[in-house]
Amino acid sequence: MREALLAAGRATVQAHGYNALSFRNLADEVGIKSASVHYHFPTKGDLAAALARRYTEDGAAYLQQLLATSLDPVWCMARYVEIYREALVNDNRMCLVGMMSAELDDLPTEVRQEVEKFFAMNIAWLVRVLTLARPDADEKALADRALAILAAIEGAQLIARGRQDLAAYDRAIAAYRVAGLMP
Amino acid sequence: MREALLAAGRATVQAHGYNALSFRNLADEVGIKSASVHYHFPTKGDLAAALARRYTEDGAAYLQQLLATSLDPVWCMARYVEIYREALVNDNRMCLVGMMSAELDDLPTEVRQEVEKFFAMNIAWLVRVLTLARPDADEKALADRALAILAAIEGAQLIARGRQDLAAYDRAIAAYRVAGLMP
DNA sequence: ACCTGAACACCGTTCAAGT
DNA sequence: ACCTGAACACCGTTCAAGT
Repeated sequence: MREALLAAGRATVQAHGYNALSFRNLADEVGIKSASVHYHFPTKGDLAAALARRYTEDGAAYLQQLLATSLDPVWCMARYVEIYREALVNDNRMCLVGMMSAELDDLPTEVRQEVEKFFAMNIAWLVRVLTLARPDADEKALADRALAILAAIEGAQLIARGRQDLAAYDRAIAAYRVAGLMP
Repeated sequence: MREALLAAGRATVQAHGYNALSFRNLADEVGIKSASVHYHFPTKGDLAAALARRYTEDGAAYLQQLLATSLDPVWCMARYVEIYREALVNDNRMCLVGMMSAELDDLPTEVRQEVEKFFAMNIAWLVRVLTLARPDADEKALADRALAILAAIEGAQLIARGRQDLAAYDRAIAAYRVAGLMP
């Protein structure tokens, strides 16, 4: 039941955001009453924090697997931008944490901490990939570049979603490559 | 009164989003009853569409003024990134339309149209600025580059907001320049 | 022209009660 | 251990009524 709630909750947040996440709708989706959802997740903040934590865990596992498959930075980056593209393909959804970033002011502190952890995990992975491309590069410069790449990809996803135009995502990513922002 | 509602509504959406926009809170802020807000804006969608339209109008007027002041692309881009930076400085707020893009699935069609218009207006202005830097460049390449710059800036704002870290915005923008993404 | 109170079906949260 | 119904103060929307 807990897993069913997490699955339904993730889909809802990626499509409609934290504020649109409803205990009543969620309960209907999994076939229990809204008061019962509070048994598994006492507050909406607990649920959202669990969603973000699981999202980061799943993402970290997948990214680790990528680097275990190949140490080619171009290939790894291509797989990385595909992750964010898939969310758009999948019913114009957004990165769960990107969505929560927009709604940050409405999030309890425990959820904000998970938002921070997701970004830190992604940046650490991007630094590893960038290091493969430029092993001699300055550590701080790579960290800034990793942050910029993450921000640029999240932004491309946000704009493509706002315009309901998947091609806009592809064009933005292509322009990033042309400019030399990412491998 | 209409203007007071638009001002209060803009601040709320930039801080909390469309879903958190409440007729009752808005009414309290301007000193009327919630039912009276519906006299000025029949539905929440009408209010949101008016907010986005006004936001685009104000932005267009400011950007036009920039180009009337100087035709230096580096100076114009520096002023442009400052706009998005100011939103963060101002209580960690976000671009009103970037916020709405995240919440797109919850927006009525009339609001989505205004979201589209805002992006089109920004891209058109960026193409003009890029043309000043590279007058001989391919039209389509400039349009893609303009889209990429807009997306990258929106993303930098989103990530900086999510991390509650203004310096992250500055680092991302600096990295965009180092990579050669923007003038 | 502009505002109001009351009603409606929603929301998260709490709690005593069920199995 | 897990679920429920009922209550509370919220939400957008509608409408008849006021000035």
